[in-house]
Amino acid sequence: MRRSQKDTAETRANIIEAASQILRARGIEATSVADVMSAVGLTVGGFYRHFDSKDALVAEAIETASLETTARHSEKSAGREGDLVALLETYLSDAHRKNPGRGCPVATLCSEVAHGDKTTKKAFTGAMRRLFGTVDAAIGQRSEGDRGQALFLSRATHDETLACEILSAVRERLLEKRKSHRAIRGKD
Amino acid sequence: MRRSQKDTAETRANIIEAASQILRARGIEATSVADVMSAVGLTVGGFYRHFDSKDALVAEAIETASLETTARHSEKSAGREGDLVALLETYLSDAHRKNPGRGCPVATLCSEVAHGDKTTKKAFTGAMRRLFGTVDAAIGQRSEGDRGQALFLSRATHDETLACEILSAVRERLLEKRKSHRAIRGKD
DNA sequence: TGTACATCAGTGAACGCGCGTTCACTGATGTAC
DNA sequence: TGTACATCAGTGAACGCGCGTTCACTGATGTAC
Repeated sequence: MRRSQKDTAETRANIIEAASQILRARGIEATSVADVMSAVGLTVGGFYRHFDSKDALVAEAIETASLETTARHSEKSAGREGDLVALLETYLSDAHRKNPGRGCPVATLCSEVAHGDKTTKKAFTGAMRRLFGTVDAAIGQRSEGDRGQALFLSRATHDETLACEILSAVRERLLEKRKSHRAIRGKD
Repeated sequence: MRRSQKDTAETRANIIEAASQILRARGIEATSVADVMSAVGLTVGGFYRHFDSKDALVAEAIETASLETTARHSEKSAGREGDLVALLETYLSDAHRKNPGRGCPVATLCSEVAHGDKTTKKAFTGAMRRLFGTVDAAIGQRSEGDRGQALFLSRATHDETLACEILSAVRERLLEKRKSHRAIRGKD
């Protein structure tokens, strides 16, 4: 039966929240619409009153997950710029590794998103940008998400310019880095 | 009808080769056994004469892809140690980004493997180790695959010790790095 | 404020589809004599 | 070396299953008067 506008909005939010956790924990393809709906205590049929398709939900869930984790990180560093210790203790922790469902969506979905549709890629690109921002702030310099991710992140975005930038920036950085490394060691 | 031993071995190799390309291009879940078999010019039914399951094929395909790309990189750098330029021009190139089917399996499958079975994770862990080796050789120092990949790679291995090592090594490295960065800039 | 009716959130069964795997069958290959 | 037979690589149809999506239906909610 019909629900009040408040209830409807609440249900929608619940679906997104549940999806954002299940997707991060199990991956996109391994998560069914029915899984998400039953996690909220509803049946599949009602899903399409809230979303056009599974892809639409995935995009919103990624966005929500990204906003949540970004907020958590800036909260932990409590506004102090360059709080690298706080970031490392949360982001690169075993707790984060073992709890993908509440963690960074970029880390969990990076390679799967490369085969997703455009809406998904767009949401993921937003999440990537936020992650870069967090890392940059903690390190105190531009880092491109600290490099290694370059190739698979460049594949996961729909934005061709960004993809090229990521790769070329990282190439330059690594060369620079070796140069300074050799200078210190007196090699070459 | 029955084939000669030579033909049988050849077919098996063809299946692995085809799978290694299609898997890298489309991802594991998006690649069906039928896709792979028809790429080799055979029908699905015959598949199980060569492999116990799709998972078994995936594991072998990852191994093959990894060995191929590692060989290509050490060939390009022609034995010169620390040939970072050669690695960057191939690994972090737009060509590599746009041709996942012939590229590094670690980059394409990193997040999907985290939800795969143990055989798959083992094969992937081997591929990771080879990638680390390649990067280390080019940079001339231990790099843990140059860091950023830390979190999702730690999730993609079945090896708990390795997972922990990756994370803690990267944490230490980043702290060290900031220290030297600050020393140079005269901050702190 | 009260009433009559259109709207629509949620149900639960059904749809078509593609998947991994199995199976009876065919006939060339390998082997035992 | 020749023959008779067991083996098994590959075929193509079938299996059960879970998926995303649709649909007729129900009844509380929102709205027009």
